[in-house]
Amino acid sequence: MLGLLSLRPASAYELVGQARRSLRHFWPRAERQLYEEPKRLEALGLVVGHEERTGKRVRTVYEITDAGRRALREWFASPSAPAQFESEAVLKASLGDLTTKERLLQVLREARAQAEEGLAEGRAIAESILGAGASDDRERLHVVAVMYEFVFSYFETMARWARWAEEEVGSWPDTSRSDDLHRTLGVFRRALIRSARLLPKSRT
Amino acid sequence: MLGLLSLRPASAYELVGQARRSLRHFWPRAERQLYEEPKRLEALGLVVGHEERTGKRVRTVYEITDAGRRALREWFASPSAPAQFESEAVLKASLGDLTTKERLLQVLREARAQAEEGLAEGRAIAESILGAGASDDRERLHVVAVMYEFVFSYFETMARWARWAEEEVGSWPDTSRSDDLHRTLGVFRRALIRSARLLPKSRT
DNA sequence: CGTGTATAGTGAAATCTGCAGTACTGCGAA
DNA sequence: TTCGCAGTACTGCAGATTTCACTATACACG
Repeated sequence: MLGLLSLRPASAYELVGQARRSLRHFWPRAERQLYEEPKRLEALGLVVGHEERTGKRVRTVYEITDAGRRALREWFASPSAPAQFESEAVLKASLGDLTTKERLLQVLREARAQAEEGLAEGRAIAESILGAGASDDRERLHVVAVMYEFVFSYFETMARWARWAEEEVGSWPDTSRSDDLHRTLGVFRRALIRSARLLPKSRT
Repeated sequence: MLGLLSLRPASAYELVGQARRSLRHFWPRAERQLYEEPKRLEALGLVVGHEERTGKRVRTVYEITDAGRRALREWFASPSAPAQFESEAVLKASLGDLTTKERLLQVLREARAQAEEGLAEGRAIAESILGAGASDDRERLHVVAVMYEFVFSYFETMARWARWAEEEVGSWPDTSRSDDLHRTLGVFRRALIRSARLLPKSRT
């Protein structure tokens, strides 16, 4: 990724590490792909690699070129692809009436555990940032915070939903019916109210 | 998808339509793939297809088999893959200091517009459900509501974040610094408080 | 009778992922 | 001093998935 190289030159391995640590939650890519990327970018002239060696091991350190910086500027100006989300747990929940109540609850507990893992990771990061008197890249903290806020809210939403869904499913006699239409309709009624708060004008 | 066929038999084309309308937001797949899937499932004996014709056009209607129902039960019992999220807008935001303030705000406005589109779609669905005296599959409404709640909260989170991020970025003199460290650190401080509310015990 | 929209897909190339495997470095223990 | 082992730094390849273009029929409407 040109962006990472724009911050500082790095080897493919380092880029992979950066991507795994920080980009994973909103830009998931297989490591295999990340190793190919710098090669492709070099072929396009957007980065240059020069070999460094430690003993007899060679590693290529890549650096962004002016053409690369131009490409990066163009990328920022071009429209972004719509966000995508994928979750097997939500899929299972949407077909919840095809399994038993106990199994469905199990799925939701698992989803909640995953979300809580994300929250715990986020908390650890916040603690280390608040704890450190002065970190190495404090100058980027304001942008990091914007990104962090998203990731944290995302996990929070998942955890809250899973928790709520566990209660909701728990209130059903079994997965085939809820026995409380008013409660079910409440979801849609509240959605209407919440959408009114967030949507600027009433469009269709 | 076996789940959809378990609700009722359908042709590949109908399955594609169902998936596009309802599963898109949490199970995105290329249409091409959806057309392959029933063939694969038939080869595995999990569904059976029989040809129907309208004039000289043939379409294959698939139906789930007992083996398919067994596979579905196994799927529900097996652990779910962790959820994945991908957003070019959040990626751009995380590298926000590499562009200008104006362009970054543009990215966020776009992201907000996309989220609001999702909310508007959700509102339309809620209206039609609350409006309809009795819909065709009212018996599944309780599970649909659980799934709906997730998707709606997801778009709400995106919209709120984008809105907040616009304000945050707006408060910076330019993308290189924030001039208000206290405000930036507030993000992490609040995260600590929010995580305490959602995480059960304090684990590392 | 023509035209546009919805139906119902297929073919082929390009891209991406998962997984296993290679080979070197640095470190601690024996 | 040397052995083993964890970590570093990737590559090869098969199979899965996506993208994009393309075909062809049905049906409603004017």
